[in-house]
Amino acid sequence: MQANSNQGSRPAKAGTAETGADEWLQLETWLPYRLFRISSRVADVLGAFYGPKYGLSRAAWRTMAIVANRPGISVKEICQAGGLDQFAVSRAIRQLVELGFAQRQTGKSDRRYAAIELSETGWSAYGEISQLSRRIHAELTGSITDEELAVLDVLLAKLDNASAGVLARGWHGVMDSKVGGRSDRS
Amino acid sequence: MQANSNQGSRPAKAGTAETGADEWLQLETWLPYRLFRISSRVADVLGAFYGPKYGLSRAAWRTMAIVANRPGISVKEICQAGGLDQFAVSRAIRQLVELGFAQRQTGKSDRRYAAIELSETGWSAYGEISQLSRRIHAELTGSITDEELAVLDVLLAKLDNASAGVLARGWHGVMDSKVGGRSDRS
DNA sequence: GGATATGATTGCAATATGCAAGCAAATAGC
DNA sequence: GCTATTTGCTTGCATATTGCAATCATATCC
Repeated sequence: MQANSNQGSRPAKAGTAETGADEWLQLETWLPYRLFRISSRVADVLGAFYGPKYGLSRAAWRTMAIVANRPGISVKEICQAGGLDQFAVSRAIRQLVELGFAQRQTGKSDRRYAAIELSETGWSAYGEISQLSRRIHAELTGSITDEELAVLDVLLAKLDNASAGVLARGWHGVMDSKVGGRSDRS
Repeated sequence: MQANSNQGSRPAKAGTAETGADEWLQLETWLPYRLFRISSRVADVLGAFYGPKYGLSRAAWRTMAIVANRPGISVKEICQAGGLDQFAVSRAIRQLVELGFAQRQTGKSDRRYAAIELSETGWSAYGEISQLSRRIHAELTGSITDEELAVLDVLLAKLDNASAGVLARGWHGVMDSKVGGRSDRS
């Protein structure tokens, strides 16, 4: 199929002893990469739907989904919920408003807050995208039993928790910390 | 904490019957979103390491990891392996070459192919990033038993497979298809 | 040899993103 | 009351990223 001139195989292990790494990362078995692949494919398929059909950017869709789940939410809360930065959210909201999918109203007790909520049209669009989302979810879980799904749920909750910890501590914190309760076998 | 004027709750279910969706997407329980959150946090932490330290973009790091796993690989194969498009990979390689982390050589039997491999420096950098990656992996799996990890491995393989199918069929295919072997409970 | 196909790169326009600066409302200090 | 200061949000602008057409080089087919 191609001209694989494999002459550049990885150097002998002893050569890079200064790093302390005694094995190289294997992408295919690295958990975050596997999670990424799955979610990224789904995001692509979903984006190919809502993009052309509704003119939504990815950030706008994410924002829409968050707002739908918590109507009246403020920009700052959207940031926290969606892992988006303040500017992206602000622009996403503007896009949603321009498209007629959402409206902002200033908060009642504190008028600095912009309370976002979906319009009639917004709910309708969200409903359609939801439908596709749910279909995709069904496709993904189609070959998995209920018991397995329950296990997966627990495991993902643990991973989510651990990932939040890693994020909070940053790479420096991860590097500094003693190796935890188990040895790594990635 | 803020002025949550919750007056805009979701409209009555019967109002949007035309879509056929009888429930809205719940982000927090939607599998792809949960996978995304975990992998995105990890990518952020890792990017905060290799970005400032080595001047690598995200695409360049991805490419580097793929090349490290399969030295002498061609651009097109990198695309398939990493879910990147041809242009991104081409530019990522240029960046790697400019930084001295990789070199391209034309393929032996077919000189159209560009056989990419890491340089000495590239391997060294990859080793350091690998080390952090493995630490993160260890942190994530720290609260999970070996048995659970084995189950997770199987489940992710199934999900990966299913996601590839969804991607191949596209949103239209997913919408068209009969609802599969199980009802959705997202 | 000429036509066609394939792998890879580049230029350019469109988009997205990061960040400084700004505005508006609320709060604190005097 | 009246100025800081803080907080929430938005905007403008400079800088990346990205998508796509066009291009180049090589290989293959007729």
